[in-house]
Amino acid sequence: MVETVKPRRRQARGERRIAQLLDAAAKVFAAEGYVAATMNAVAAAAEVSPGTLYQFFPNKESMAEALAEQYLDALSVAQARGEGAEVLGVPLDDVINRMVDPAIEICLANPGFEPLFSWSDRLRTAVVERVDDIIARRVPEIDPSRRRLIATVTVRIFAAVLPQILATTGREQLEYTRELKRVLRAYLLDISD
Amino acid sequence: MVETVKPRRRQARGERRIAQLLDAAAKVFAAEGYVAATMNAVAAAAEVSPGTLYQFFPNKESMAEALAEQYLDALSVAQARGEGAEVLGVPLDDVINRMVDPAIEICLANPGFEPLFSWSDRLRTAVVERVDDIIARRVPEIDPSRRRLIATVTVRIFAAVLPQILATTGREQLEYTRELKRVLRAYLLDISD
DNA sequence: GTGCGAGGCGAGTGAGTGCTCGCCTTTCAC
DNA sequence: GTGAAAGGCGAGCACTCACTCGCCTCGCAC
Repeated sequence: MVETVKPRRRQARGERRIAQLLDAAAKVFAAEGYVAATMNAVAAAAEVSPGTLYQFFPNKESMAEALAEQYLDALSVAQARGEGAEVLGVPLDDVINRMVDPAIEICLANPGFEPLFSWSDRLRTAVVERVDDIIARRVPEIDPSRRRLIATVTVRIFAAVLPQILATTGREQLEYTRELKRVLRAYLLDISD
Repeated sequence: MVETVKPRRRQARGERRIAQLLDAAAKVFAAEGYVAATMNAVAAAAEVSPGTLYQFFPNKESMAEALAEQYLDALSVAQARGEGAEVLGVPLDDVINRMVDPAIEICLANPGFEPLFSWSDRLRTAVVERVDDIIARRVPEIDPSRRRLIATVTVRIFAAVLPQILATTGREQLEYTRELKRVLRAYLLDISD
């Protein structure tokens, strides 16, 4: 039997609380990491009692998922500014820039992203699917299962260098970013050219 | 004032217990991950009481460090079988094979390695230094700080693909391994040639 | 204005953690 | 043989965390 989720009517105040809680969660996740972050700390950061928090999120995981959803939307928006553009005729460097730069911008603007990205399979898989899609458009003749493999490795590489980029600033941050792009370019050149 | 560590006399039985405990720890870390692994579980896996465990390791972290030390030794031994060999005149592929293959072998033989590798900065740093050293021998003219950057990224890439290699078997495992080598080759070719 | 459900509170619960302590057993140098 | 130190035990301490529950307040449809 299917569990019928009764859609609880929500007041404007409630919607605001949710946003406020997600905001606080992002801050705490960023500061402590997902595992170490405590729900009480999130509630405190939102200046709200634990009970209030649990009125909107049944458990810790559901908070993480809601945040992940939010970030995924942000990614869509950011990459829509150029991803729709042609992927076939342009140099690989441009495609990489159009993928990596907005992603890093989002990660810098939302410090909660990275801890969630390492934790949530769901979030990583969603990103893998995006990359897979772009590869499919650029190199249509490639075998789908091999394409998936490449997309997975590509995202893993991104996730691997990301902490270094976020942990540094200024020149060093730029260096790591350039290095990330160099890796991706070198790796993907083997395939698309 | 320097803390003088008094070297407690250890019986043969004690040495055996230590090995047995590290073995159990590796199993539990592998099954649960470092953070989720509990000391009581390690003690139980070693068929020993928690009190006994704490006779040999003052805390959880010290267990992890002892294990890391052990793995580092294993890495040294495995890579000594060919690392001493020339790094200059040979193709990059050979160098990569001689680095990656023993490392993966060890990871497969010691399932406790990976969780520790993601957790322990100490272990990762030690590996970075090895890679740095090899790059220095192969490309002596490179700037040391840039070399360190490259070594760090290289190790991060390895750490990123490793879970995929360990999580799969057979054909898929081979594919991921090949892909890892392809990434490294493509990335490092830019530098050494 | 009244009633009802959404919003809010925060001390408290219970499960689970790393780790301890008092006490017993084994080992071994002398 | 004997005594001191090493090895061993396991109930349980102190603490943390996700989550709850009873009670109160606020917003709004009627």
